[in-house]
Amino acid sequence: MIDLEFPDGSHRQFDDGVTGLDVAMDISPGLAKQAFAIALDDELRDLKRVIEHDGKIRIITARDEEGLELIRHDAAHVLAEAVQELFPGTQVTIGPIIDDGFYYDFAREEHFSTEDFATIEAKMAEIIDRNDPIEREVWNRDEAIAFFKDKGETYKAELISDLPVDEEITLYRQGKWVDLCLGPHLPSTGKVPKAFKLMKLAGAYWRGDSSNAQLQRIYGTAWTNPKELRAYLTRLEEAEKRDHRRLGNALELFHFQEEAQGQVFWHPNGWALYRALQDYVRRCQKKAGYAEINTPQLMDRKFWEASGHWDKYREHMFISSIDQEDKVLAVKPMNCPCHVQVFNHGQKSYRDLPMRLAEFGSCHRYEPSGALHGLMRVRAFVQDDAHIFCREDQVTDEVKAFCTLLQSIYKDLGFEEVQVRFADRPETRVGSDEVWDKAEASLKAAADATGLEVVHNPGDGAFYGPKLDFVLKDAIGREWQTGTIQADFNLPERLDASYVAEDGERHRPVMLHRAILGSFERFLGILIEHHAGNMPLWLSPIQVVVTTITSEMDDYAREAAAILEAAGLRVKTDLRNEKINYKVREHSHAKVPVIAVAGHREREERTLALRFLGEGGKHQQVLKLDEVVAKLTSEATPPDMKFD
RNA sequence: GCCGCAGUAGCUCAGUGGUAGAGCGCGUCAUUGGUAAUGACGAGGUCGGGAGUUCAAUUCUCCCCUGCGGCACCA
Repeated sequence: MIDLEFPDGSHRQFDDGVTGLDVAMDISPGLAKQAFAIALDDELRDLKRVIEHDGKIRIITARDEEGLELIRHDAAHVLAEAVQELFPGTQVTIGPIIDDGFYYDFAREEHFSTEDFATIEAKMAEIIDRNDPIEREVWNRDEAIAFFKDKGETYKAELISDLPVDEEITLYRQGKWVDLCLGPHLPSTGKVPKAFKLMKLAGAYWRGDSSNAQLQRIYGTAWTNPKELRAYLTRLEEAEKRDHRRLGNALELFHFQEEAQGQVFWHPNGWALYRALQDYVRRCQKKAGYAEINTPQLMDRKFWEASGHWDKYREHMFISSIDQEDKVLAVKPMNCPCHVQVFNHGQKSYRDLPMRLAEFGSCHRYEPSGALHGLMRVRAFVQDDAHIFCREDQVTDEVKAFCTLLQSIYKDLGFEEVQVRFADRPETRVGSDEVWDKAEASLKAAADATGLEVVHNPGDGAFYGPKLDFVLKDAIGREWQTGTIQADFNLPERLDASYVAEDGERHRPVMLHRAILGSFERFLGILIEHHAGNMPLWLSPIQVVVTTITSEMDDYAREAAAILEAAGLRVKTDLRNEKINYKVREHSHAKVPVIAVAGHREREERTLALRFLGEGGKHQQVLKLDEVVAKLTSEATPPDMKFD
């Protein structure tokens, strides 16, 4: 007898040889029809597989998260079968599920084209209509290898050879098509809902290694019903609407052009936004005890050799020279070695520590062309970089203070959900275990003290020290790694940084590398997408547009705008001979937070009619000029300058 | 860097082996109109660059550049 416990806690007994399907049938034929698979003690199993032992059972249907995963996994198999039927000679490799869908990697001489998608989708629908039962088979290892080799499926044969010796080799058969797979699967191909779509075609390296052959990857999405598929496609469109590249163009923030690949031309609006963010960070860092510095762009090659960067990153560095001199200079790809120079200049005492040196450091890196992506990945960027030189026993306090600063900045910028990733010692590293113990403990303690979710990243630290990475979640749930703090025991040694301690001897300081935004360019990209271009008033490039009903109020509008501008607001006037509807529409599209309208009445009463973005005309407020100044300057005050 | 796709007016895009179109924007004129598009007229393009096929190329072929989607990379 087999004793099974159901999710509601009830138990039922079944005869030996019972399958998941029998159990579902025993509950109700309707459930048996809907059932995809079972979870036995949380292990997913095929419906038709015999249940050999007691345990907790759940019947998986399309309603379960696992059910959706089964659909996607089967959709991948159906895709592979369709492709092999349509394009004989194509080899299958792997086809896992991913967020929102699945992909399958194929090896084929000729290239697929997105034009093939319609044909493949039609064939997939045909396979679903065939409703072939999907059968699990356990194979002998060598026979399985021989089987796939015989079929010319060398990738599959390689996969089997690499499986652990004691691993059970399972094949899944649907109609005439067979694939190596761990399973489980739906009972038949007809269970795959016709709510799938092939999305894109891409190259992908075999086993993710660029020295291996490149395969052709077909991405697809699959859902439990067409309504969910449509909802997903709509979600993609919404995400596209907040794409910072589209908004950057529409809101006249910045542009790119081919003569300066991966470098940003910031326009007046974009630069106002950039400056508002930078001024804010500058004030926050000053308050947190950082001293701002600035260091050279070009440094002699020998310098980078000493720092170790020449060896490791030479290919990603821009090199410069001048006809009159023999020297080779490199454009700095990072600021840390320069900061050590500032620290090294003149003798430092333990009394000078901790020394926090901050720089909005302009860096250049030769990123691979395929990696460039709008503001998110550029070749010239500015980091909100700083290095803290301190004693070992100061690390804990410094890391804690940094975490506090970072949290308050993220909060001010509208990011509430933040995660910390703690990366500890990798296998190859510098520094003694004793020092690593201390550094790791400091970072871990500081991470825990933040109250944020902490994820452990074992072995992912830099060779020179452990680190904390900060990941924030944006308005549509995407995660972005932005901030970081890293302990470094290596660079102070390489560049011979030292201070005189109380004992009168020279000691090495610990160096903490840290950034909160990472790069202004990338962070602004994230910020623009997070707010969908509707920047909070204090960051908005143009905060107020003063506009008129008719040209009779032009003088009054100019005067009002001058008063607002004098109060520190970013103001524009719009005195064009256009209807108010037209002007309101245009500035609303430009996402200007406040439109101040002046008509006859306003001019007579020395008021402005304020219209706020997103609120329509409903909540307009007519206020006296001094009230407008008071209200808007108060609302536009950067969060760090509010003292209430 | 690798694979696929794309590049036509300032922007978004349509189109064709016989040297090009729309909407918005821009300019001129009229209109002075209370909260998401006033009307009329007009200007504007070596169809990404180079080579080839052809009587003829924006269209077909090849190479290059740039962009887009992935992969690899990201101190």
